[in-house]
Amino acid sequence: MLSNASKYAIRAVLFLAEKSEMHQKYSAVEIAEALEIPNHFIAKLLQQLAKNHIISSTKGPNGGFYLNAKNLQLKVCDILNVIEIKKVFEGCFLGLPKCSDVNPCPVHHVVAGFREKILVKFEHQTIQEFADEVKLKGTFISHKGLSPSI
Amino acid sequence: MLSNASKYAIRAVLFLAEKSEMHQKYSAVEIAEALEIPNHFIAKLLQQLAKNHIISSTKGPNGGFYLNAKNLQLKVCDILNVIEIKKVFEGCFLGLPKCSDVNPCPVHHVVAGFREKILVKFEHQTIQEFADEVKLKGTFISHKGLSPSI
DNA sequence: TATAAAAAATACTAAATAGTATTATATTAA
DNA sequence: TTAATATAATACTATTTAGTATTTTTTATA
Ligand code: SF4
Ligand code: SF4
Repeated sequence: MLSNASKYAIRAVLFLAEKSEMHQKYSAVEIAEALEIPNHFIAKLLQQLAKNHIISSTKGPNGGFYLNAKNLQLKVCDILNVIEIKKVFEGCFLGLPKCSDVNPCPVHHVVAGFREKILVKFEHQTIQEFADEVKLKGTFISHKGLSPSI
Repeated sequence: MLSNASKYAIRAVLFLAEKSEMHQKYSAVEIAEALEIPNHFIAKLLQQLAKNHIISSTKGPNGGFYLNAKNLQLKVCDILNVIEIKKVFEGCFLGLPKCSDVNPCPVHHVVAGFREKILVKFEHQTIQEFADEVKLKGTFISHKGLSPSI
Protein backbone atom coordinates (compact mmCIF):
# COMPACT_ATOMS: atom_id res chain seq x y z
CA MET A 1 0.00 0.00 0.00
CA LEU A 2 2.77 2.38 0.94
CA SER A 3 6.07 2.15 -0.91
CA ASN A 4 9.24 1.26 0.94
CA ALA A 5 10.34 4.84 0.37
CA SER A 6 7.33 6.21 2.23
CA LYS A 7 7.68 3.77 5.09
CA TYR A 8 11.37 4.57 5.48
CA ALA A 9 10.65 8.30 5.36
CA ILE A 10 7.96 8.10 8.02
CA ARG A 11 10.16 6.06 10.32
CA ALA A 12 13.09 8.44 9.82
CA VAL A 13 10.94 11.44 10.63
CA LEU A 14 9.56 9.66 13.69
CA PHE A 15 13.13 8.98 14.77
CA LEU A 16 14.06 12.64 14.42
CA ALA A 17 10.88 13.74 16.18
CA GLU A 18 11.67 11.50 19.11
CA LYS A 19 15.11 13.06 19.39
CA SER A 20 14.00 16.61 18.72
CA GLU A 21 14.02 17.67 22.36
CA MET A 22 17.77 17.18 22.60
CA HIS A 23 18.43 19.63 19.80
CA GLN A 24 20.97 17.27 18.33
CA LYS A 25 21.50 16.51 14.67
CA TYR A 26 21.75 13.11 13.09
CA SER A 27 23.56 12.16 9.93
CA ALA A 28 21.94 9.99 7.28
CA VAL A 29 24.34 7.22 8.26
CA GLU A 30 23.31 7.36 11.92
CA ILE A 31 19.63 7.26 11.02
CA ALA A 32 20.18 4.42 8.57
CA GLU A 33 21.97 2.39 11.22
CA ALA A 34 19.47 3.11 13.96
CA LEU A 35 16.52 2.06 11.80
CA GLU A 36 18.33 -0.56 9.73
CA ILE A 37 17.46 1.12 6.47
CA PRO A 38 19.73 1.16 3.39
CA ASN A 39 22.20 3.96 3.91
CA HIS A 40 22.10 5.80 0.59
CA PHE A 41 18.42 5.22 0.10
CA ILE A 42 17.40 7.03 3.27
CA ALA A 43 19.93 9.78 2.55
CA LYS A 44 18.16 10.52 -0.71
CA LEU A 45 14.78 10.57 0.97
CA LEU A 46 16.02 12.87 3.73
CA GLN A 47 17.37 15.23 1.11
CA GLN A 48 14.01 15.35 -0.60
CA LEU A 49 12.26 16.03 2.68
CA ALA A 50 14.76 18.77 3.57
CA LYS A 51 14.38 20.37 0.15
CA ASN A 52 10.64 20.51 0.69
CA HIS A 53 11.06 21.91 4.20
CA ILE A 54 9.48 18.91 5.90
CA ILE A 55 12.65 18.39 7.90
CA SER A 56 15.69 20.62 8.52
CA SER A 57 19.36 20.08 7.84
CA THR A 58 22.75 21.71 8.10
CA LYS A 59 25.85 20.74 6.20
CA GLY A 60 29.37 20.34 7.43
CA PRO A 61 30.86 19.04 10.65
CA ASN A 62 28.32 18.62 13.46
CA GLY A 63 25.71 19.00 10.78
CA GLY A 64 22.91 16.60 10.07
CA PHE A 65 19.16 16.32 9.95
CA TYR A 66 16.75 17.48 12.63
CA LEU A 67 13.24 18.80 13.17
CA ASN A 68 12.55 22.34 14.24
CA ALA A 69 9.39 23.51 15.97
CA LYS A 70 7.75 24.30 12.66
CA ASN A 71 8.58 20.87 11.23
CA LEU A 72 6.99 19.19 14.23
CA GLN A 73 3.70 20.90 13.52
CA LEU A 74 3.49 19.55 9.98
CA LYS A 75 1.12 16.72 9.25
CA VAL A 76 2.06 13.12 8.58
CA CYS A 77 0.62 13.34 5.10
CA ASP A 78 3.06 16.15 4.30
CA ILE A 79 5.74 13.46 4.34
CA LEU A 80 3.75 11.28 1.95
CA ASN A 81 3.06 14.16 -0.39
CA VAL A 82 6.80 14.54 -0.95
CA ILE A 83 7.79 10.87 -1.18
CA GLU A 84 4.81 9.00 -2.54
CA ILE A 85 4.34 9.97 -6.15
CA LYS A 86 1.05 8.34 -6.92
CA LYS A 87 -1.66 9.28 -4.45
CA VAL A 88 -1.90 6.46 -1.96
CA PHE A 89 -5.56 6.40 -1.23
CA GLU A 90 -6.89 6.87 -4.69
CA GLY A 91 -7.90 4.28 -7.21
CA CYS A 92 -10.32 1.44 -6.79
CA PHE A 93 -9.24 -1.38 -4.55
CA LEU A 94 -10.59 -3.89 -7.06
CA GLY A 95 -9.98 -1.79 -10.15
CA LEU A 96 -13.67 -1.34 -10.73
CA PRO A 97 -15.18 1.79 -12.26
CA LYS A 98 -17.91 3.99 -10.83
CA CYS A 99 -17.52 3.37 -7.16
CA SER A 100 -20.21 5.00 -5.10
CA ASP A 101 -22.46 4.47 -2.14
CA VAL A 102 -25.27 3.89 -4.61
CA ASN A 103 -23.78 0.88 -6.37
CA PRO A 104 -21.14 -0.33 -3.95
CA CYS A 105 -18.88 -3.29 -4.59
CA PRO A 106 -18.79 -6.10 -2.02
CA VAL A 107 -15.87 -4.51 -0.20
CA HIS A 108 -17.06 -0.95 -0.55
CA HIS A 109 -17.88 -0.26 3.04
CA VAL A 110 -14.79 -1.97 4.38
CA VAL A 111 -12.46 -0.16 1.99
CA ALA A 112 -14.14 3.22 2.02
CA GLY A 113 -14.32 3.18 5.81
CA PHE A 114 -10.66 2.34 6.14
CA ARG A 115 -9.55 5.01 3.69
CA GLU A 116 -11.64 7.61 5.42
CA LYS A 117 -10.20 6.80 8.83
CA ILE A 118 -6.56 6.53 7.86
CA LEU A 119 -6.80 9.70 5.80
CA VAL A 120 -8.23 11.66 8.71
CA LYS A 121 -5.37 10.38 10.86
CA PHE A 122 -2.72 11.38 8.37
CA GLU A 123 -4.23 14.74 7.51
CA HIS A 124 -4.96 15.91 11.01
CA GLN A 125 -2.31 14.40 13.25
CA THR A 126 0.91 16.40 13.46
CA ILE A 127 4.29 14.75 13.37
CA GLN A 128 4.73 15.81 16.98
CA GLU A 129 1.48 14.15 18.00
CA PHE A 130 2.25 11.05 16.00
CA ALA A 131 5.66 10.72 17.61
CA ASP A 132 4.24 11.35 21.08
CA GLU A 133 1.68 8.62 20.56
CA VAL A 134 4.37 6.23 19.41
CA LYS A 135 6.48 7.03 22.47
CA LEU A 136 3.58 6.87 24.92
CA LYS A 137 2.42 3.50 23.70
CA GLY A 138 5.91 2.04 23.51
CA THR A 139 5.78 1.28 19.80
CA PHE A 140 9.11 0.19 18.35
CA ILE A 141 10.28 2.14 15.34
CA SER A 142 13.64 0.40 15.12
CA HIS A 143 14.06 -3.23 14.16
CA LYS A 144 17.35 -3.45 16.05
CA GLY A 145 17.56 -6.50 18.22
CA LEU A 146 14.02 -7.49 17.42
CA SER A 147 12.91 -10.46 15.42
CA PRO A 148 10.14 -9.51 13.02
CA SER A 149 6.68 -10.15 14.40
CA ILE A 150 4.73 -10.15 11.17
CA MET B 1 -2.40 -2.83 -2.30
CA LEU B 2 -3.47 -5.35 -4.89
CA SER B 3 -1.40 -5.70 -8.06
CA ASN B 4 -2.95 -4.99 -11.45
CA ALA B 5 -2.74 -8.71 -12.10
CA SER B 6 -4.92 -9.51 -9.09
CA LYS B 7 -7.45 -6.82 -9.91
CA TYR B 8 -7.72 -8.00 -13.50
CA ALA B 9 -8.08 -11.61 -12.38
CA ILE B 10 -10.85 -10.81 -9.92
CA ARG B 11 -12.76 -8.79 -12.48
CA ALA B 12 -12.38 -11.52 -15.09
CA VAL B 13 -13.68 -14.16 -12.71
CA LEU B 14 -16.60 -11.90 -11.75
CA PHE B 15 -17.36 -11.51 -15.44
CA LEU B 16 -17.40 -15.27 -15.94
CA ALA B 17 -19.45 -15.79 -12.79
CA GLU B 18 -22.06 -13.35 -14.02
CA LYS B 19 -22.31 -15.26 -17.30
CA SER B 20 -22.14 -18.72 -15.77
CA GLU B 21 -25.88 -19.34 -15.93
CA MET B 22 -25.84 -19.23 -19.72
CA HIS B 23 -23.30 -22.07 -19.91
CA GLN B 24 -21.43 -20.19 -22.57
CA LYS B 25 -17.67 -19.91 -22.91
CA TYR B 26 -15.69 -16.74 -23.42
CA SER B 27 -12.34 -16.38 -25.10
CA ALA B 28 -9.56 -14.35 -23.56
CA VAL B 29 -10.06 -11.78 -26.29
CA GLU B 30 -13.76 -11.38 -25.50
CA ILE B 31 -13.06 -10.97 -21.80
CA ALA B 32 -10.27 -8.51 -22.50
CA GLU B 33 -12.53 -6.40 -24.67
CA ALA B 34 -15.48 -6.52 -22.29
CA LEU B 35 -13.40 -5.41 -19.34
CA GLU B 36 -10.91 -3.25 -21.25
CA ILE B 37 -7.93 -5.18 -19.99
CA PRO B 38 -4.74 -5.82 -22.03
CA ASN B 39 -5.46 -8.82 -24.23
CA HIS B 40 -2.41 -10.99 -23.67
CA PHE B 41 -2.08 -10.04 -20.05
CA ILE B 42 -5.49 -11.37 -19.07
CA ALA B 43 -4.95 -14.44 -21.24
CA LYS B 44 -1.92 -15.33 -19.18
CA LEU B 45 -3.79 -14.81 -15.93
CA LEU B 46 -6.72 -16.91 -17.10
CA GLN B 47 -4.32 -19.68 -18.01
CA GLN B 48 -2.83 -19.61 -14.54
CA LEU B 49 -6.27 -19.73 -12.97
CA ALA B 50 -7.32 -22.61 -15.21
CA LYS B 51 -4.15 -24.52 -14.43
CA ASN B 52 -4.91 -24.18 -10.73
CA HIS B 53 -8.53 -25.21 -11.26
CA ILE B 54 -9.96 -21.90 -10.13
CA ILE B 55 -11.69 -21.52 -13.48
CA SER B 56 -12.38 -24.00 -16.30
CA SER B 57 -11.42 -23.94 -19.96
CA THR B 58 -11.68 -25.89 -23.17
CA LYS B 59 -9.53 -25.48 -26.25
CA GLY B 60 -10.48 -25.33 -29.85
CA PRO B 61 -13.46 -23.86 -31.69
CA ASN B 62 -16.34 -22.89 -29.38
CA GLY B 63 -13.86 -23.26 -26.57
CA GLY B 64 -13.04 -20.65 -24.00
CA PHE B 65 -13.09 -19.97 -20.29
CA TYR B 66 -16.03 -20.54 -17.97
CA LEU B 67 -16.93 -21.39 -14.39
CA ASN B 68 -18.46 -24.70 -13.40
CA ALA B 69 -20.50 -25.29 -10.25
CA LYS B 70 -17.40 -26.25 -8.32
CA ASN B 71 -15.53 -23.12 -9.42
CA LEU B 72 -18.39 -20.96 -8.22
CA GLN B 73 -18.09 -22.35 -4.71
CA LEU B 74 -14.43 -21.38 -4.41
CA LYS B 75 -13.50 -18.38 -2.29
CA VAL B 76 -12.36 -15.02 -3.58
CA CYS B 77 -9.02 -15.47 -1.86
CA ASP B 78 -8.42 -18.60 -3.94
CA ILE B 79 -7.98 -16.24 -6.89
CA LEU B 80 -5.48 -14.14 -4.98
CA ASN B 81 -3.53 -17.17 -3.81
CA VAL B 82 -2.82 -18.02 -7.45
CA ILE B 83 -2.08 -14.56 -8.80
CA GLU B 84 -0.69 -12.49 -5.95
CA ILE B 85 2.76 -13.74 -5.14
CA LYS B 86 3.51 -11.88 -1.96
CA LYS B 87 0.81 -12.24 0.63
CA VAL B 88 -1.33 -9.13 0.40
CA PHE B 89 -2.25 -8.56 3.98
CA GLU B 90 1.04 -9.26 5.61
CA GLY B 91 3.74 -6.84 6.54
CA CYS B 92 3.50 -3.73 8.60
CA PHE B 93 1.66 -0.82 7.08
CA LEU B 94 4.34 1.54 8.32
CA GLY B 95 7.21 -0.92 8.15
CA LEU B 96 7.51 -0.99 11.92
CA PRO B 97 8.61 -4.04 13.86
CA LYS B 98 6.78 -5.73 16.69
CA CYS B 99 3.23 -4.81 15.96
CA SER B 100 0.85 -5.92 18.66
CA ASP B 101 -2.16 -4.83 20.62
CA VAL B 102 0.18 -4.19 23.54
CA ASN B 103 2.33 -1.58 21.84
CA PRO B 104 0.23 -0.42 18.92
CA CYS B 105 1.35 2.18 16.43
CA PRO B 106 -0.87 5.21 15.84
CA VAL B 107 -2.69 3.50 13.00
CA HIS B 108 -2.82 0.07 14.56
CA HIS B 109 -6.52 -0.14 15.22
CA VAL B 110 -7.46 1.35 11.87
CA VAL B 111 -5.16 -0.96 9.91
CA ALA B 112 -5.69 -4.11 11.95
CA GLY B 113 -9.45 -3.63 11.82
CA PHE B 114 -9.44 -3.20 8.07
CA ARG B 115 -7.26 -6.23 7.45
CA GLU B 116 -9.41 -8.38 9.67
CA LYS B 117 -12.61 -7.36 7.90
CA ILE B 118 -11.38 -7.63 4.33
CA LEU B 119 -9.73 -10.95 5.05
CA VAL B 120 -12.93 -12.39 6.48
CA LYS B 121 -14.74 -11.23 3.33
CA PHE B 122 -12.23 -12.80 0.99
CA GLU B 123 -11.86 -16.03 2.91
CA HIS B 124 -15.52 -16.71 3.52
CA GLN B 125 -17.39 -15.27 0.56
CA THR B 126 -17.65 -17.60 -2.42
CA ILE B 127 -17.15 -16.35 -5.96
CA GLN B 128 -20.84 -17.07 -6.52
CA GLU B 129 -21.85 -14.95 -3.54
CA PHE B 130 -19.45 -12.19 -4.51
CA ALA B 131 -20.81 -12.06 -8.04
CA ASP B 132 -24.40 -12.15 -6.81
CA GLU B 133 -23.73 -9.23 -4.50
CA VAL B 134 -22.16 -7.29 -7.36
CA LYS B 135 -25.14 -8.00 -9.59
CA LEU B 136 -27.71 -7.25 -6.90
CA LYS B 137 -26.20 -3.92 -6.02
CA GLY B 138 -25.63 -2.91 -9.64
CA THR B 139 -21.87 -2.53 -9.33
CA PHE B 140 -20.08 -1.98 -12.62
CA ILE B 141 -17.27 -4.38 -13.38
CA SER B 142 -16.66 -3.05 -16.89
CA HIS B 143 -15.26 0.38 -17.60
CA LYS B 144 -16.90 0.45 -21.02
CA GLY B 145 -18.69 3.66 -21.71
CA LEU B 146 -17.99 4.96 -18.25
CA SER B 147 -15.72 7.82 -17.31
CA PRO B 148 -13.62 6.94 -14.28
CA SER B 149 -15.10 8.14 -11.03
CA ILE B 150 -11.99 8.02 -8.88
C1' DT C 1 43.38 28.63 5.44
C1' DA C 2 43.59 23.68 5.24
C1' DT C 3 41.01 19.78 6.64
C1' DA C 4 37.39 16.95 7.61
C1' DA C 5 32.48 16.10 8.08
C1' DA C 6 28.30 16.12 6.38
C1' DA C 7 24.49 17.28 3.05
C1' DA C 8 23.35 17.67 -1.88
C1' DA C 9 23.51 16.27 -6.50
C1' DT C 10 24.13 13.11 -10.12
C1' DA C 11 24.37 8.90 -12.21
C1' DC C 12 24.12 4.33 -12.14
C1' DT C 13 22.55 -1.00 -11.36
C1' DA C 14 19.12 -4.43 -9.87
C1' DA C 15 14.70 -6.31 -9.09
C1' DA C 16 9.85 -6.46 -9.46
C1' DT C 17 5.81 -5.53 -11.98
C1' DA C 18 3.38 -4.70 -16.21
C1' DG C 19 2.64 -5.59 -20.76
C1' DT C 20 3.62 -7.64 -25.72
C1' DA C 21 4.72 -11.06 -29.28
C1' DT C 22 5.44 -15.59 -31.06
C1' DT C 23 4.93 -20.35 -31.33
C1' DA C 24 2.97 -24.85 -30.04
C1' DT C 25 -0.91 -27.72 -28.92
C1' DA C 26 -5.54 -29.31 -28.56
C1' DT C 27 -10.27 -29.53 -30.33
C1' DT C 28 -14.12 -29.02 -33.24
C1' DA C 29 -16.45 -29.13 -37.41
C1' DA C 30 -16.73 -28.91 -42.35
C1' DT D 1 -8.37 -35.17 -42.67
C1' DT D 2 -7.78 -30.50 -43.15
C1' DA D 3 -8.73 -25.83 -41.69
C1' DA D 4 -10.03 -22.84 -38.25
C1' DT D 5 -10.30 -21.51 -33.44
C1' DA D 6 -8.95 -21.07 -29.05
C1' DT D 7 -5.98 -22.34 -25.02
C1' DA D 8 -1.20 -23.16 -23.43
C1' DA D 9 3.54 -22.22 -23.29
C1' DT D 10 7.54 -19.58 -23.94
C1' DA D 11 10.14 -15.70 -24.50
C1' DC D 12 10.66 -11.13 -24.82
C1' DT D 13 10.36 -5.63 -23.86
C1' DA D 14 9.07 -1.66 -20.98
C1' DT D 15 8.19 0.70 -16.83
C1' DT D 16 8.38 1.41 -12.09
C1' DT D 17 10.41 0.82 -7.71
C1' DA D 18 14.39 -0.25 -4.96
C1' DG D 19 18.95 0.22 -3.96
C1' DT D 20 24.14 1.59 -4.80
C1' DA D 21 28.13 4.44 -5.99
C1' DT D 22 30.50 8.64 -7.01
C1' DT D 23 31.22 13.40 -7.10
C1' DT D 24 30.30 18.18 -5.62
C1' DT D 25 29.22 21.71 -2.32
C1' DT D 26 28.89 23.67 2.13
C1' DT D 27 30.57 24.67 6.69
C1' DA D 28 32.68 24.15 11.37
C1' DT D 29 36.96 24.06 13.51
C1' DA D 30 41.76 23.19 14.24
S1 SF4 E 1 -15.27 0.63 -2.47
FE1 SF4 E 1 -15.24 -1.06 -3.97
S2 SF4 E 1 -15.82 -0.11 -5.91
FE2 SF4 E 1 -15.28 1.54 -4.51
S3 SF4 E 1 -13.13 1.96 -4.90
FE3 SF4 E 1 -13.20 0.49 -3.24
S4 SF4 E 1 -13.08 -1.51 -4.20
FE4 SF4 E 1 -13.60 -0.04 -5.79
S1 SF4 F 1 -0.97 -1.90 13.09
FE1 SF4 F 1 0.69 -0.42 12.99
S2 SF4 F 1 2.46 -1.48 13.82
FE2 SF4 F 1 0.92 -3.03 13.34
S3 SF4 F 1 1.41 -3.71 11.29
FE3 SF4 F 1 -0.08 -2.09 11.06
S4 SF4 F 1 1.11 -0.22 10.83
FE4 SF4 F 1 2.47 -1.78 11.62
